[in-house]
Amino acid sequence: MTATSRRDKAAETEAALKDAAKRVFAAKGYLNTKITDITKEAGRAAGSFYNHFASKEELLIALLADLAEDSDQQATSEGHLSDFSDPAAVRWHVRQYWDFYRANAPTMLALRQAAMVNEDFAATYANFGATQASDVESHLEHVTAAGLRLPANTQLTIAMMYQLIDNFAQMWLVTPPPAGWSQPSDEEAIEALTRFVYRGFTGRDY
Amino acid sequence: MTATSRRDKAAETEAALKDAAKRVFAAKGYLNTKITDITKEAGRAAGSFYNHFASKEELLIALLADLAEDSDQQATSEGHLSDFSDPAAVRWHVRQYWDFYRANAPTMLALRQAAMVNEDFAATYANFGATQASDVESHLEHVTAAGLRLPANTQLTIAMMYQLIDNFAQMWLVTPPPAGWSQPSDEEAIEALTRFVYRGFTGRDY
DNA sequence: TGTACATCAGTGAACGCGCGTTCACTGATGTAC
DNA sequence: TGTACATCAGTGAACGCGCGTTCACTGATGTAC
Repeated sequence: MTATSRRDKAAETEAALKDAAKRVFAAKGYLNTKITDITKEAGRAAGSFYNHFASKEELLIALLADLAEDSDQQATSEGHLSDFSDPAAVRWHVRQYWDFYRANAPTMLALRQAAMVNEDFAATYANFGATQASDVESHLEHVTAAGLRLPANTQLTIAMMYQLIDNFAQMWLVTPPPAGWSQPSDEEAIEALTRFVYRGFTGRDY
Repeated sequence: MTATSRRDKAAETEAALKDAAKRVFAAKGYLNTKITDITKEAGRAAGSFYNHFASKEELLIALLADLAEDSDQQATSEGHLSDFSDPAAVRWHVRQYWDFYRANAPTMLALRQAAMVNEDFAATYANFGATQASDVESHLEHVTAAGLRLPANTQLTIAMMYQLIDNFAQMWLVTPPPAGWSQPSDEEAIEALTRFVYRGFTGRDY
């Protein structure tokens, strides 16, 4: 449990700071979080922070690097379906994204907030979206190949899908749910998104 | 042009500050804007700001009040269609919202950013969404009455629609468009949203 | 294995920058007579 | 209509708070011999 070597101790503190940061970001948001909120939550002195990160921005970059590893693992995961004329393929992608968001909600919240204020993070966030989009692009060809008509050109179609899924996930998974609204279960949310998106893509009922 | 009475002069300055604020918000965002950015843009001294607003938050509240007047005018506008089994009714609402966003982009941007950091504005923003939603709720009954099946329960269906339209509008109307993406015309955007949403609601092609 | 010195993670009080906010002052408009 | 005083919008330098960041110090781990 307790590390002994210097390296281990430093690594432990760094991990404690990252974990504390995620908790504080989830509780009060990235922009409202002070460095000392993080160190206090982690049970360390204020100065300790700077042994590990040059600033709050650098901490977020480190969190994003961790997240990228997760997302690489997911990308190579089994069962990738690519024919979007099949509802199961849409569902698979929706579930993938939903699970990803659930697993990384605090970091995604932080990225979104940082993107509002900082050009570099705005670019990172846009790039993140573009990466998701490029995977999906080829899957849409199956829709037109099946004689179905997309709601708009590929670019706009993908943009609509992305805005819908990303913000719907954000609404339920990272923000406190609006007063009087009842949080859907994961399955309900995934099913609702799958129906809406599949219908939007194909114009077919399902 | 030049006002003479004290009242007129004060009103002129207040208007100049509001206009300048909108321009600066659009250029660098609400959160990144300093009081002196606004006064400089308006060509007034820093201290002048406090003759009119107690803080940047109060300025935003004033802008939101202006916006509410606009939106009341729109609400009573002609041609309100309410049968969502008809694509024209969906299109009418999409266009309404699109035009509203276009007309008030800087204030909406400011509200969104303020909502990330401030509980009161978060509530205002949520409330704004809920107001939009309640109008639409009754229109969905026509869909089920026509023997069609919504993609999810009414609440989730509305939430999905709202996230899609609101964020898609935000993407194109208030944020600089992502590199390499070409801005759709208003008609393209409205048509794309209408198709996606109508299909999502009804499961029918269109 | 022991001793003496070097290194380094961690500490927290103090520093200082940025920016919101104040306030004494100016000059023009309004009011009283 | 004119004069004397009051009021008020606007000014911008100065103030001070909050918070990011530094740095002299501590005590524990690592290294040399």
